[in-house]
Amino acid sequence: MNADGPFADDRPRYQQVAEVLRARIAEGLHPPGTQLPTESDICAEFEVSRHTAREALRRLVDAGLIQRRQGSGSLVIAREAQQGYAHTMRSLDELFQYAADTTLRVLATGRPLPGPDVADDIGTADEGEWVAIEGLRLETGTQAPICFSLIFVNADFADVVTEIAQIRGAIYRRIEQRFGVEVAEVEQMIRVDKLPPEAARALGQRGRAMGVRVTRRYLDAAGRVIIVSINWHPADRFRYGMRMRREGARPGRG
Amino acid sequence: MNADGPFADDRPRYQQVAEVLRARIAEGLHPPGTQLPTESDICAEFEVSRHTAREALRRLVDAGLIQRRQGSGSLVIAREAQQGYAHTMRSLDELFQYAADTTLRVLATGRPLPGPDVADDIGTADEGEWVAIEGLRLETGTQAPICFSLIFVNADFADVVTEIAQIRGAIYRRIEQRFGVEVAEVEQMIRVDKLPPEAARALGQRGRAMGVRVTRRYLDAAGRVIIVSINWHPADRFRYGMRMRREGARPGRG
DNA sequence: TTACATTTGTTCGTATGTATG
DNA sequence: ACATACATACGAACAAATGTA
Repeated sequence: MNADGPFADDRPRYQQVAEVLRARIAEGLHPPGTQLPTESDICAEFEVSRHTAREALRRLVDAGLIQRRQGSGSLVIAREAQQGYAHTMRSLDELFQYAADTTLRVLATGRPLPGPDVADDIGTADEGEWVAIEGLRLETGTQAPICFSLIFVNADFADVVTEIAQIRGAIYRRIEQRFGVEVAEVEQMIRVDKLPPEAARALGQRGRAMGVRVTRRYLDAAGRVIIVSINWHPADRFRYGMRMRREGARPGRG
Repeated sequence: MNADGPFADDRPRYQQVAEVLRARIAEGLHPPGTQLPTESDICAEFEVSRHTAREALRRLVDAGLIQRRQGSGSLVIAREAQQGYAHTMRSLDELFQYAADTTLRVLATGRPLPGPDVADDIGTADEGEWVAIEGLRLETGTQAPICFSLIFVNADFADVVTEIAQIRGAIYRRIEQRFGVEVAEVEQMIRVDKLPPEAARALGQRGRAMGVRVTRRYLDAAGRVIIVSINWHPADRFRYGMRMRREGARPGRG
């Protein structure tokens, strides 16, 4: 390790050890699925204390290269650090890229059989029952229309639907607060579609105008679908931007 | 800490210490911007060794609640763990959600003054010069057209453009390999736009057809724009899906 | 600028607990 | 039941960075 030779490495020992182990994994000496040498082995080979060896191994865990389990050992799980990219947001509200303060003007509510047009969006049939909300999302101040929304709320949370004409902000947020559930995952699909007649009318578009259809499915940690929303935006006003950043971090547990 | 009382806590000591500190930060006892007690303080208060205190503090670092600096102390940077959402991808290729294996058929290359139509996409003028590629992206096997692409390559990497009629896969990847740069950030903007005539022709669409215009700017770690690509997709075939997952992780350094 | 006390970083040693196979 | 291997926890010492007198 060149502790004090002419090519002395002044980096911490644990870092040097981690570097060697990382290189070995990258070279294929310890392929994913195999075990890394034990702490004692590392102590012996590099002539460091167990503390130092553990510090080195911790770096490999942080890099997503190994997993450690008491009694079992260190399992190699990747050859190289997963240099993934991520689009992060502090709040789900950043998914909706329109004005922060919006209101949903409820046009109709009911308990419809979802038409075939939106069946795919809701997903498989046996999710239980749904309560539908049809509405128009407006900028709260200027009342400028943003999108036409068709929202299907899981019947478990149907109470949020009753007797409201206005919903300030996002519906998922209200459900989170009222029922104490947490949205753990959102699937979003963007595509271009002909505006439904009622959407075109509400948005002040021609009857045959195209629009952007954004479908979002909100799931809790157990995978239960909380709400599905389908939002039609006028094509000429639609913009969707995102920024992906490189991250040294390991990918999600998925 | 109830080490052995009737309400003994069998969790590790460092976890108990971390929990207390976390609660104090959450309560506002140590607001962001202030210093957490020193290691010695924590050792004294909880009657634990320095090792245990450091292990506890490490948890707070991992949770994104504090930052530590040698010689300075532990700075509180957040009241609560940032429970953000993230859309992660292992490779940038997942940004393009079309068939994995595609080829860009180059239709024309040159060194144009970018028209006013795309000036905004390229960004501010003094980025240096650009080399343009006009092409059609096809599924490699079936030769099915995917999108019409207008690509502006930073002149520093213009070599990739010379004398090619076909580019397999994404261009950014070729630049990464050839020049040893790394894409650190990508900005993407999706909007609906009328197809340019040449795009409509190449994609087999009507002359006045609408399409989806996806602009991507690739930046390296220094913020230099490597390439800008503008891709027009036929509206009826365009789909863009993404999945956001809740993460306990701290937010990016941005 | 220098000198010094403070605080975290690194590294050793040692011992015991606990999950795994 | 037992050996193995990682987890937790104590103690001690010196190094390096920081802030201040």
